[in-house]
Amino acid sequence: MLKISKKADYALMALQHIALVQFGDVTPGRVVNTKEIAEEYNIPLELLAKVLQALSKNGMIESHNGPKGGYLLARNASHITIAQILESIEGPLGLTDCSHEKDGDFCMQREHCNIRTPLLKVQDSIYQLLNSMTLQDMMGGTPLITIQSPSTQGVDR
Amino acid sequence: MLKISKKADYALMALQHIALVQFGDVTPGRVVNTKEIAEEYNIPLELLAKVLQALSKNGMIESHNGPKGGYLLARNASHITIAQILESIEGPLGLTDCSHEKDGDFCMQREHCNIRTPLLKVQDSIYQLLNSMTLQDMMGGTPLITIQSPSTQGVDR
DNA sequence: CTTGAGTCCGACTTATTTGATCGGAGATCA
DNA sequence: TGATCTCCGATCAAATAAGTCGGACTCAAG
Repeated sequence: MLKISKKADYALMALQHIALVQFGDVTPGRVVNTKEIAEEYNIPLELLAKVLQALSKNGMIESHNGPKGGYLLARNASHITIAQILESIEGPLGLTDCSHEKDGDFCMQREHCNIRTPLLKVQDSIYQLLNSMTLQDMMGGTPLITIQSPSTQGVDR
Repeated sequence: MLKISKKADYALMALQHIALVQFGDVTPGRVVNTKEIAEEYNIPLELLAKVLQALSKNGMIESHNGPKGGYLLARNASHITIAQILESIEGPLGLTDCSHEKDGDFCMQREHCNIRTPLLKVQDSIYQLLNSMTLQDMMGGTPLITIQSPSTQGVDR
């Protein structure tokens, strides 16, 4: 239960990858294109493209068009929270359908519903949790490309 | 995002209702049948039946067959957690598909996946949150028996 | 200034999950 | 014994998610 979608999964992977390339190792501020990420993680190219578009539209990354184009983090990794990323892809957090209902529309159960209020509390707690964790926190201790000698820069494998 | 299913919703409502009838007001230890709950909250009868069956199978409630039959909480409301209820309906908590993977099966992204570990931490935090909240907590504001001394064990009202 | 590599974007198809329904078997009390 | 109720498996329909396709726009190199 409470599973996040594959798209959200891909978003997290892609952002983490971009962050690593941008801040993690020697290659300085290099842009990352869709194809590179798709191949690295075995993600369907077209689907990943859509995910990255959504992230761009929501201000998580910046896109640069044309040849040698690609994506860049819109701001520092420590200022991008998990909550922001997930909401960019899956829409606002909401345990139940009635989470964001205005006073106008009711669910069929609303009149006798006693679980709405406590569930909203739970939801709020989860949100705070997701919003306190940043992209930076997800880069800790991962031995990815790790040390790459400066002489081999630009040569990715 | 992170929405729980309608069935889980119904489960929470139904359990809360049963708990109220059993502990909350004057009618003492009365059993509650499916129809009563379905009508009270406008839930499709057959669907609610399935939900209650699942709850029964998972030890949340006890079923009593035949005429004048119905459901009863299997134990005190303070010993039934939200996590237990949700897992009875929706299966084990898992943000990603790979949450419960054994070492044998890999997802396509596993080899380069750097987000698994941090996500598992988040997942664990959410679980603790859901597991620390009980059915009793969801009855807040409703005057119920509250304190039950250990000496009255076995006598559930 | 043309061309090709690359992003961008929306519509579309397919697969999976969820919501809801139906029919009958077994249990219990009057 | 009969009426009522839970129990349980199978099935259908609707909603959502995953993945695909085709074309328009943008930029840098030749």
